[in-house]
Order: sequence, then structure tokens, then C-alpha cells
Amino acid sequence: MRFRRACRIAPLCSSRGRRACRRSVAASLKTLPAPPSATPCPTAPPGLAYVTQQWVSASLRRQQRQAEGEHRPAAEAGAPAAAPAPQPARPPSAYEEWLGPLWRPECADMEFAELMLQGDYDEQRCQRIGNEPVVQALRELQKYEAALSSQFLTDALGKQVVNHKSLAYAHAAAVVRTCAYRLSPPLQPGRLPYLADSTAEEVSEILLTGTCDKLERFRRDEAVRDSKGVLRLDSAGAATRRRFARLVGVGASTARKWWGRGLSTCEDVEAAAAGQAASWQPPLALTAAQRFGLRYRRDLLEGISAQDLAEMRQAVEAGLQAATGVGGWHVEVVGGTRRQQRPPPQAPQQQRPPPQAPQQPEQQQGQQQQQGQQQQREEQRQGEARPGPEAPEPFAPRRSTPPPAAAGGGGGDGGGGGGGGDGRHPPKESHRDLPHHDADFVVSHPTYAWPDDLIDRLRDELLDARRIVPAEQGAMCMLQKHRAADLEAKVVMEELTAADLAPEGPQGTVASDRLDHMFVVFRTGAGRLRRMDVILATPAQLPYALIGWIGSAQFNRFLRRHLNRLHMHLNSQGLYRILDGRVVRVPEGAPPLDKHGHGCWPPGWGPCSAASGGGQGDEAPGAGAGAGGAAAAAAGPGGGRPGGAVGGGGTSSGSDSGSGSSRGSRAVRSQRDLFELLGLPYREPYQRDCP
DNA sequence: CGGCTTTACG
DNA sequence: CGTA
DNA sequence: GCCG
Repeated sequence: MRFRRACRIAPLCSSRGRRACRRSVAASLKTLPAPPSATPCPTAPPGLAYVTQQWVSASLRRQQRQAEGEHRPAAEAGAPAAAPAPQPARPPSAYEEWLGPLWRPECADMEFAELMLQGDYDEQRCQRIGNEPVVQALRELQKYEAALSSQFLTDALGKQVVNHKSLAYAHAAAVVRTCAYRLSPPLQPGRLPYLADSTAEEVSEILLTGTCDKLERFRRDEAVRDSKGVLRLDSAGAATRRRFARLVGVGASTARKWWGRGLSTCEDVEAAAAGQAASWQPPLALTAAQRFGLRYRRDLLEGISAQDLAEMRQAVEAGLQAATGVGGWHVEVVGGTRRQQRPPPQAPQQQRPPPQAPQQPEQQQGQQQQQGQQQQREEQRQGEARPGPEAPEPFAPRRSTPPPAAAGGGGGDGGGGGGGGDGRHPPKESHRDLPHHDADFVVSHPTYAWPDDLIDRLRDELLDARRIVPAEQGAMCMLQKHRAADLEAKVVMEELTAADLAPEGPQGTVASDRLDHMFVVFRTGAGRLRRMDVILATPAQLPYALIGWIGSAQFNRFLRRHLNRLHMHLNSQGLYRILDGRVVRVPEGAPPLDKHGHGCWPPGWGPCSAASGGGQGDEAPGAGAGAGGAAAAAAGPGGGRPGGAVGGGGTSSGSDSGSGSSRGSRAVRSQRDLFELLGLPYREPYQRDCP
């Protein structure tokens, strides 16, 4: 029972006997005799001991509980047992090498989501290290899985669950992208996070041959087997179905339907829709969006150029000004397009010492300057990790069967494809790094409080100016008004059921803040069609909107998952937690929670000195909570007007388990602020490119 | 064995 | 069901 | 599929 927790603490893994400890660890251990001399951990419940995975493996292998002393985290395989140190430091994590210079001691007892947030997902960095081909292969696998099953699967019980296969590849791809050293085959299971037996095996195959069996089968539209060797029904046609699903208006479900009708190219679909297909079959029914996506596929799947981007931005700005009569709008590029933007090549870095970032001495910023160093370091590590001279050439030139250039909407993966061979644009770079197919903007105004219907007015302006396609033509033209009404109910419910916090009923009211959103098709001056997103965010929401919309999606997953585990809730509008049974905004109404569930102000965020010690005596982050704080006594939550939210204030009883429940002294005004508040290392947008 | 980010709109 |  |  408790051993499960002990295992978690020691992520060391030996591949030997690893299979044995899957799944059955706890059950098996329950039957083992009681601990003869478990080493107690001061902070752990009695009977809890730290052991390595090897201990677990050994215990299982021999069906007998081994002495913990020989499997202390510090002790390696052959090392003599030695006297168990009274207070073992955290076990040296196997993942230290993986994170390389980004590793810090605190990483030793992080859970995976938080650990992943330490990474640097810069594609170019990965390219330099030499692992990017593996990332691309894993990402292709992920896409096939997503095309086969969409984002959700239906549980045996009929419940909707996320597509875990696709998710597993996304995790693997992210792990490899941020890996600090060049991988070389074979990859041992457990060497990297999220790479256990099954996926590690596939990665090894990719390292050896440049591809793997499952990938090749996907590319050939063949059915594949799962990790247990069972042939997966409905796994055929992955490549074709993925090409279909790239079309706007076509998801996994429609793609499967088309594949099931024997269609394999966009031309086939068009013919079937026109009734020219198998004579006696009824014409294929298409939605308006699908007809539109099909007709303009060459435009819509094409990457946007810098000129497109500038044009769209200018149009949005002009539209805002026309709609409000006010200038000074901030229009910020977000989305994948933003993640692809890199800082200027020449680093004018040196003049600005990072304001608050004490750690993260390297990496972090200043590419150019440090690139040399870093590369050296990387090469060094490569050397360390390289198995030996007999190592096979990592990425053999053996190129797989090229996917049939069938569908007009672009062929195979990563590379070529593009707009379906109309050749209007030269095939860009031969490699990936293709521009994204849409442009996203987050729009805000530092002082002007805009009317509720601004998004409608903006749409009308753009329509009048003929810059966007009206919905009548089948183009998507969607307005969205986010309402946080459900948030409170959801979060409170979670908290009440999960933990048995059962105070008074829900009372606080999360301000029904809006984050209006426009999803449209833009027409460029040259007459090309481009997908465009415009999101309105109040100043108080801005940092959250930027983080959420810059993404990547997988980065957001890690971030939100991590915060969920801390019983906090992050979305594109704010960060929330429960305090006294109410949902409160986090910096404004209560401190963030640490991993023990205690409210805890990071240095400089707490209430201005005064009460000094503040609420959270216990694990207060040591020194000077009050220290820098002073700065902005700041009335209320920043310039943000509507953002305020939440009942606030008083907060009464210290019932929150002794957390410092006062309001903080700082507001989150920038993305950097939020990272800092959460104790996470700041990452530039291009470093958040988790696949 | 349960969970896996977010969640409203067309 | 599809979109973000 | 992998983690807790």
C-alpha cells in the first residue's frame, strides 16, 4: 500500500525485471512479509521507506521482500550496502541527464507534468542535438492515432476518454524534443519519462532504422497491432484518413466514413459528392463547411506567409479602430505562428539583466551567445551517452515508401505536401518548419473598456471591408463569448467530492468574464483565403490568454494538469482555487497552493511585510517573503477592469489550513509573472513547442 | 484501476 | 460532429 | 500507453 508511494519517489528504473513490476507491484507486495527494518522517512508516515525500482524488481523477481538497505536510492547495483544514511537525500533521478542543464534539485520530487514544464521544446535546439527526426516520427504516429480516433475514445462503459494512444505519442515526442543529449539505440525503458516498454521499443527501432513497423504500416494504410500484439480493428487507412481530416470541416469521424466508402483522394470525394461515384450509390452528403474546405483546400492548407500575417494584423487593427473609434490597440500574434518566431539573430541581450530570474543561468535566453557553449555541452553529453563505436548509424537514409501523393490536400508528412501540388508556391523549405496554416491574434487595449459587442462590430467591419468570408458561403464564421459561469460549479464540485471540504454551499461568484473569440476565413489582397482567429482579452486576462493561445496545446496540458494536481484551475482567463468553499482568483484573492496543499506566497508576492510571517508559517518558502514585495501596493487587480472577479475579500476564518489567505501585493501582468508565481522556469514561446 | 486540459458555439 |  |  504505502509502497506505491515509495516507488513513486524513486523514479530510478532498471530495465531488468521491469515488466514484472508493471501493474502488479502493489498486489504482489501486499503479500510479502512485513518490513524487517524499513528506513523511516522523517516526513513520511511510519513504515514508509525510500527504495529504488530495483528493490521492487528484485522483490518481485524473487517473490520475497529484499532488504531495503541494499536498495537505497543512493546505492547502485553492485555497490556495497553500507549503513543506510539516516536521512537519505532525494534519490539521484535518472532524469537528470535528460533535462541536462535545466535540471535543478527540486526536480527530484516533481511529478511528471511539472517535470515536463522544466523542459525546453525549442525545435532548433533539438535539431542541433540530433533528436528531431525521432520527434518527427513520433509526431507522425501521434497524428495517425488522432486521425483514427479523434480526440476521444469511447470507454467500455460508454464514457468518453481521451485518446490515450495519441496522447502517449505526444508525451513521447515532447520528452524526446527536450532531451539534452543525443539518443542512441537501444533506448532503455524507463530511461526517459513516458517512455516505458512499448514506446521505448518503438523509439529504439526509429533510432536504428529511421522508422518503425507501425509507422510504415500507417503510411501504407494497413491495420496495425497494439502493444499486446492484437490486431486493432479499424486501424486501417490511417494515412488516407489523416489527409481527409486535414480538411477544414472534416474530423476523424467523417474521414473514417469516407475511407469506408472506398474514397482515397479529395478528387474521389468530390466525385462522390457529385454523384459520379459508384453509380447506384447515393451521392455523398457534405456539410457546407466540408464543401468549403474541399473547394478551397489549396488555399486553406497552405502556410501563411509573413506578408499574409502583416496584412491580417493590419486589417484587424484597422477594424478595431473603425469599430470603436479608438486607437492604441495591442494586437499580438499567438498560436503556432508565434511559437515559430525567434528572437532576433543578433543578441542585444547583454544590456538587460533578467529582472527576477535568479536561476536558470544558462540556456534560458541568449541563444547566440551561448549557443557555442551549449553545443559544446551537448556534444559532451553526446559523448557520454554514446554507447560505443559500434553504434549503428542513428538515422539511416532508408526512407520509407513515400506516401501516395493521392489527396489533393497534401501528401505525406513533415515535409512536402503543402498545397496539393498546384505549385503556386515553391515547396518552401524542403524540410519542415513549414509556416502554420492559420494566424491567431490576441487583442487587448490597456485602458479602453470596450463594449460587449465589440467582437460583433469587428466582424461587421471586416465583412464590410471584404476582408473575411461571410458564413453564407460556408466559411466558418464563429463568434464565441466565453462565460465562466460553469467554472465555479465545476471546481467547487471537484473539490467537494475529491477532498471532503464540506463547508457552506457555493457562494462566491466568479465574474462572468468574457473572452470573446472570432474564428473566420480571411481574404488576402492577392485573393488567397487564410484561416484567422481573433481573441479579445481584458488587461487582467491578457497574460492568461497569451499563455493559453500561444500554447502549444501539449504545453497547456502539462501546465493545467500540473495545476490541477495542486488543486488549482487554469484556463485562458485566469488561475483559480478554492478558498473557504469559494472559487477565488489566485493571485488576487489567495496565494497559490504548494504541493502540500498549503497556500504559499512566493518571495515578493505576499502581503507587504506588515504581518511579516504571513499566514503560512510552516513551509514558507524560507527567507524574506516580504522582501521585495513593497513595490506595487497597487489598488486592485491591475489596469484590468472587468477582470476583478470573485468575492473577495474578507475571507474570514483561517480555515484554509493555515495558509496565508491575505491578498498578495502583486498582480499577474505578464506571462513571466505567472511563471514566477507558479515557481516555474520561464519559457519563451518558441521553447513551448511541445509536439 | 482511474485519469489523461480546456469547453462554448455553430 | 467539428472548431478553437 | 503510461503514470499515480
